[in-house]
Amino acid sequence: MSIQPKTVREQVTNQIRDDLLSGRFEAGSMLREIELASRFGVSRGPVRDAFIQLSHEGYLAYYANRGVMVRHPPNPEDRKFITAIRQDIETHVVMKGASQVTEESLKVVEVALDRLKAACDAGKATVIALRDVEFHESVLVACGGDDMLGAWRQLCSRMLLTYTRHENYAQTYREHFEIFTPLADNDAKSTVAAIRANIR
Amino acid sequence: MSIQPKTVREQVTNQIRDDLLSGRFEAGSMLREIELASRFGVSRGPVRDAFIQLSHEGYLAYYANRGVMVRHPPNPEDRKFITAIRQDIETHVVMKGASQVTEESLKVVEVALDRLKAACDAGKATVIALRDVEFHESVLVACGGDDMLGAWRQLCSRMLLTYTRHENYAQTYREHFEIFTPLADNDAKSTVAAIRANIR
DNA sequence: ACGCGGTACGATGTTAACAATTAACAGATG
DNA sequence: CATCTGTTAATTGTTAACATCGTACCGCGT
Repeated sequence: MSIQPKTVREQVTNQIRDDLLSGRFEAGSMLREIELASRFGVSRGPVRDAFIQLSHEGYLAYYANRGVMVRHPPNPEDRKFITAIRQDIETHVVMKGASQVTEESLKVVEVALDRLKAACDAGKATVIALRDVEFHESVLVACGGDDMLGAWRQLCSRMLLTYTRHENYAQTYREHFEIFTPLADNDAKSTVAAIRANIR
Repeated sequence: MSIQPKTVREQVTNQIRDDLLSGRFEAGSMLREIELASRFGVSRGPVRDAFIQLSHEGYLAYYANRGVMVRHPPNPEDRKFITAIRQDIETHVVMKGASQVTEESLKVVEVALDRLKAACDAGKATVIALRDVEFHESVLVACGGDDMLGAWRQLCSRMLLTYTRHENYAQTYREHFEIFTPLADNDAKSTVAAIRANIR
C-alpha cells in the first residue's frame, strides 16, 4: 500500500527534508548542490529541483547565484501564532468536507494512522513528527482541502523544525485515533474537536 | 530603483505567472515545457524550475511524468476564508514588527506604492492585482515577517486568480496610501486598521 | 598599514543530448 | 465483439558540459 517515491527528485527531496528535520544540517549554513549530488550519487539537476521545492516549503532560503541556506526555526511567538492558524485551516476544511469523505480516501487516512502508530511504537521522535503531519495532511485531503493544502504545508514545515511532544508516544497515537473515529462516521464537529485538542 | 529579475528562471516564472493571472491559459489545461521554452527562446531547464515554483505557489498542479495543469480558482466559500486568514497573518506580522521598520525597508514599500499608483493610473486590472499583492508583501517584509511569507504567498496566489476590485482605481491607491502613512510613523495599530479595511 | 583592483577559483545558471515513462493505438487473441 | 498486449510517438526525467556570477585572495599603489 505504501507508495515509494519513484523519481529521483522526490527521493532526494525527501532525504534532504529528513536530514533537515533531524537537525543534521546546521541552521544558517549553506547547502551545496555538488556536495549533495555526489552524496546521493545523482547529478545536480534533481538536487537543484529539491532545493527549489524545499525553499518553497520553508525549510531553505534561496539566494540567487549564491545558493540555499538552512533556515532557522520560528521563534516561540510566531510558533504560537502558526499553531492557531493551523487550527483554523483544519477546522475550516474538515467542517466543510467531513460529510463527503469517501471510503477510498478514508483508507488513506487509516494507512497514515497505521504508519503513525508504527512510528510511536518505535519511539523515534523525528519520524513521529513526520507521520504526525502526514496524518493531518491525509485528513485534509480526504476532506477535499486541496486549495488550502499549500499554505497549510508551509505552516507545518516551519512547525516541524521545533516539534515538541509529550514523551508519552502512546498518547500521541491515541489523540490521532480519536480524530479518525468520528471522521469515519462523517461527524465533522467531533472530528474538529479532536483536532483542536491535538494541535497545541 | 526598480529591480529587474536577472536570472532567466525568474523572468520565465514571472511571465508565466502573469499569463496565468491574465487568464491566458485555460484552467484545467496542461502546460508543456517544450512549448513554453521555445516561446521564450530558452531551454527546458528554467521552464521546468518555473513549473516547480508555480506549483508550490498554488497556480499549477504537478503530476509526475505527465506535466503540470492550470489550477482552477478557489470557490467563493474558500475565498472568504482565505481572506480572513490573510487578514490575521498581516495583522500579526505588522503588530509585531511595525515598530522596527527601518528607513531602508520603508523605501521598498514606497517604491511598491508608486508602482501600484502607476498601475492604477494605467487602469489595467491584472497589473493592479499584482502590484496590490506586491505592496502588501513589501509591508510584511518591512515588518520582518519572513517566517510567515511563504504561507501568505500561497494564500494570495489563490486569491489573485479571482481578483475583484471596485472599479474606482483611485480608491485602490488611496487605501494603500493610508496603509503606508501610519507605517512610516511606526504606528502599528493604525496600520493594521488600514490593512483590515483594505483586505475584504 | 590601508584601500583598491584584478584575477582565480568555486559555486550556481543554462543548455542540449540522452533515458525513462506515459498514453494512445493497432493488431492479435479469446 | 471485447479485451489484452506490443508498439510507437510524445513528453517528462536526468545527466554532463559549458556559461556566468560572486567571493576571496593577492599584489599594487598611496
